[in-house]
Amino acid sequence: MPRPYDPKAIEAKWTKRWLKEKTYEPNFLRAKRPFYNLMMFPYPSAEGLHIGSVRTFSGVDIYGRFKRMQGHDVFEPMGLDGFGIHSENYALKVGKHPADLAKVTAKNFYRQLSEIGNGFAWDERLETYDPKYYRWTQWIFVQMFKRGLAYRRKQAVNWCPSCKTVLADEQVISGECERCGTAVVKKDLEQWFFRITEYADRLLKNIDALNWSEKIKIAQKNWIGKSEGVEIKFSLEKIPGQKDGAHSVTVFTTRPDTLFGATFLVISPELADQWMHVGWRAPEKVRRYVAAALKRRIGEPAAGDRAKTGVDAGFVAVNPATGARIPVWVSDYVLAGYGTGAIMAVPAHDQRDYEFAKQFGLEIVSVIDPVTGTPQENPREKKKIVAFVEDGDAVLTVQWGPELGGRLLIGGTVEDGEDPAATARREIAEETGYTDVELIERAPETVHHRYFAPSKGIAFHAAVTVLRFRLNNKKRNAQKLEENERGKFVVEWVPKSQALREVTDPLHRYALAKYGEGMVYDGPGVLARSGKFTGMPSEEAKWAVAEAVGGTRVARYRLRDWLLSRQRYWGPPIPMIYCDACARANKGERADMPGWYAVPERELPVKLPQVKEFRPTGIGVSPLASVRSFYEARCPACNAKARRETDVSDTFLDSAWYFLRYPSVREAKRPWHSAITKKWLPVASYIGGAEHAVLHLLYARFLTMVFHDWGMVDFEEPFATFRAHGLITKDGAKMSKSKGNIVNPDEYFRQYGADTMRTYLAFLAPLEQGGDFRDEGIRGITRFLERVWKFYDGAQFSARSDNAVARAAHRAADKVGRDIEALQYNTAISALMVLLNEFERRPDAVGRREAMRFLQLLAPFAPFIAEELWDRLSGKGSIHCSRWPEVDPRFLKDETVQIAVQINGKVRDHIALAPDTGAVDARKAALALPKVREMLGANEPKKFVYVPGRIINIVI
RNA sequence: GCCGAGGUGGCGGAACUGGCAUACGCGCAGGACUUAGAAUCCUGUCCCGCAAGGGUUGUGGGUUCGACUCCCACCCUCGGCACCA
Repeated sequence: MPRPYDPKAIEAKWTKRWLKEKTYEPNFLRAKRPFYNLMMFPYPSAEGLHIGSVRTFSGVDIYGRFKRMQGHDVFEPMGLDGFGIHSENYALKVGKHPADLAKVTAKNFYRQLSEIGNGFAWDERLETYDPKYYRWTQWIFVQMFKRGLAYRRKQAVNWCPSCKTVLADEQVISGECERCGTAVVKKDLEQWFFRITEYADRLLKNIDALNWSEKIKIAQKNWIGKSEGVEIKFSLEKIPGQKDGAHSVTVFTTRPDTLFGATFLVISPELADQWMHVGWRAPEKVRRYVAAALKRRIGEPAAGDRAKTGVDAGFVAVNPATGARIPVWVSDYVLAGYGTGAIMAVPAHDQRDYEFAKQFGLEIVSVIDPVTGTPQENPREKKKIVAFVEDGDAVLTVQWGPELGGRLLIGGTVEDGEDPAATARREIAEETGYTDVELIERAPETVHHRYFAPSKGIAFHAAVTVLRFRLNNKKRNAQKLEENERGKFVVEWVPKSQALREVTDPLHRYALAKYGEGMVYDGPGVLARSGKFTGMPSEEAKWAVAEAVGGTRVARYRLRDWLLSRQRYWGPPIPMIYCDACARANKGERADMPGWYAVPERELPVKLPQVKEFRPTGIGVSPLASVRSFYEARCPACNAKARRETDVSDTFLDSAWYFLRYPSVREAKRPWHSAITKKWLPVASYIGGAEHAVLHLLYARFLTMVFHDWGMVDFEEPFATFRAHGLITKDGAKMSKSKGNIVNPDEYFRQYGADTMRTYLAFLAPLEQGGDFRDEGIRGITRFLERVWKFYDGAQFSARSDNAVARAAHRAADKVGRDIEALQYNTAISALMVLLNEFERRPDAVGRREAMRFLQLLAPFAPFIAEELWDRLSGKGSIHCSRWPEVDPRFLKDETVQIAVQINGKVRDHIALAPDTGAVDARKAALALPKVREMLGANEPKKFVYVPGRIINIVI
């Protein structure tokens, strides 16, 4: 008796059953093949789960279910990243207390999460705002303090005027607050930092070995931003009231080879400010400039486009290479937080220095000549003549190799967009009369040359592609070449876009007028005007020059320390106490931080008090600063009246270690269980958003590395593999509140059921790609699952399948398995559809084994319907714990294959051949085809290409 | 500007290592069933052409018996970084 497919009923039934039987709870200590299948836990907001998150979560679950069926003990936990600005801002908006709101949103989230059909290990759920959790977040902070990795310092920091708190560098996106999009400003505040820079080099080095999405690895590398260079000391003179040479300044440069061209020196306003504090009596205009620069907002005027400003400091520095006295300037184009906060300026070879020099009329000396080799070393150079074509977009020169007598043949133009090789070939053919001009070599790298254009009287530097040709065939046209001149051509192609980089002095004006102001040559070359280093290649000169002036090699990083304090309410209070008495006596837990003590571990957690007034104050302190019962404390050392730290820590600290806690949530005495951690971590598979490339993913790596160094875990990297999922659009447009096109998962899951929605979301596109959500598209999946239901409902399967059906089933199992492993669920589902089509075409040929096999393949995507039908076919136990079907390779091969027969590359016919047919037989069969005979006539084919099992191509 | 990803039918997307471009699905058109519609089923559906045939993977070129795939140049879209010396 046919029953209609009723997803609601079977979902309810199996959800209950799975929970009761703890189908998805691993045994942490006894598991044989642990597989930690992790997704980024959400920060709950009142809007509920985003459809994009649902897609990711169910996508991760598909993978987890597959792994479970492969015999792994899969652990798939879920929790809430509920502390933090995001949740708090929402609470502010609706005028509710974040703690109250958290209860409501948690309930809503867990309800939604339980309806998407995931095999979550619910017993291990966690919430970051739970004191049982943040006790350990605080404990981590205490350890960081005790071991010198947490420190407090006053400096210019990012401040979000809307969120009224400071932010880490990583949380400023293009000058705006990561949370609310408000333009971030600079503020001078004393704050807590984590010394992540100490790990910069290791964080960088480990990246290569990580099995992560490539773009995330690159983003992290760029963010850490290692530059290798040299620190050079410049001694200072003519500082009013100071002896010459009494002071010096150290600059960082990656181009010590340009030292001879350093015509002035620039220090950052912050450094100038520091100097003024230690006694530099700066001129009034310098003071004014520094004060203004320090106040300036970042992010407001587009940093790179802004005209350079600056002021002469009024004293000079000695260039250690030339001995020249060069002026020292103060300018905000030099950043305080990078290098030493001071630079040597080489206006001839650095774009920014050039702009600054132009602005203030400073000297420009060119010391790098972008010429490879000197004319003497390279006899070709003399014989080269360049045709300079004014209207063309490029210059083509063709020259004889010197061994051929060095006669100029041709010159011509190459338009941008044209291939140099093809153009050169054509030109050569025209000029020489040779018809077969073969490209035999293309230089792998672009070479720099200096050219001289006689017609214009200018010299210019060019990036050149070198091509070599050989003339093979006999000439057909008028003979322009002597027979003995046959040989190789060297063709150098110069695209205009790369052509001009810099012009040497006598022709400076002309070239700048022609090619535009402000182009600077910053590439490698040969040193000029550099004393005894003149003529040395710049790469080599880097270290030679550095050594000659006593420079030290150093590596510098773009990465800054992690600013951890937040002047907000909804987070774990930073567990520190400040004692005024101890500070005055210069005592403290750490010598470098008088007055500061960590809260004793037995007193953790420092509970976040439930207060009425939790709004951010906006004056640089947390709302907790006005809660006396909270901040009043006793000094752990001297028991005097002391004050608690009232800032809370960054949300990203909460999430930087949660994966360590999940398997150990029941631990009360330590943050994680060591044996369980050893067994289950690092995380086997982690999938989440690419937006966390330099946020969560970097912080988690950092902390894990720290824990490793402390002997708390035995691995350095927390996530063995990480894949970034794509973003989902609705009807081709980005989903946003303002557009009102946000998909509410609840409605869809209610209407279609979890199986349909999961399968649909998986079918959109590969998980790592985006995907476009369209309501009409769901119908396809609805139809598919209904057809599945109908096919199985009441069906009697025979004992054995027909051979072709068995083959199709094996093939599908093979493809689905490989596709799931590659997170290409869309093609896996398409394979299932193909198999179902096959089944429906010949239902009587489908045996019970194959019928069950299909359900197993479907199970990761549509776990409920698969389980229900499996149960009715009296499969043993849960389908989700059954073994993934083995693929018999014998079934993957076909006895005969239809292969295409091409004539001159066009498909003209097909022929059925066994894949192991030999070339002779294949040829015979192909040439016997009427179509081939007709086209071939009496001729023999010029060429016969046969790729067994794939294609035949006959060239006639 | 720099770094990264991508560009294939009306739409989402397939195509193993260079081997029949457009699998699978949506949509659309026609038909069957039905009093009727939804549903369901069948057929067709890259473009031009009645057909034979020709053309087609952002554009232009190259390599190859053969190119969505490799090479060169360019255009466009999306994402990240952005005075990091």
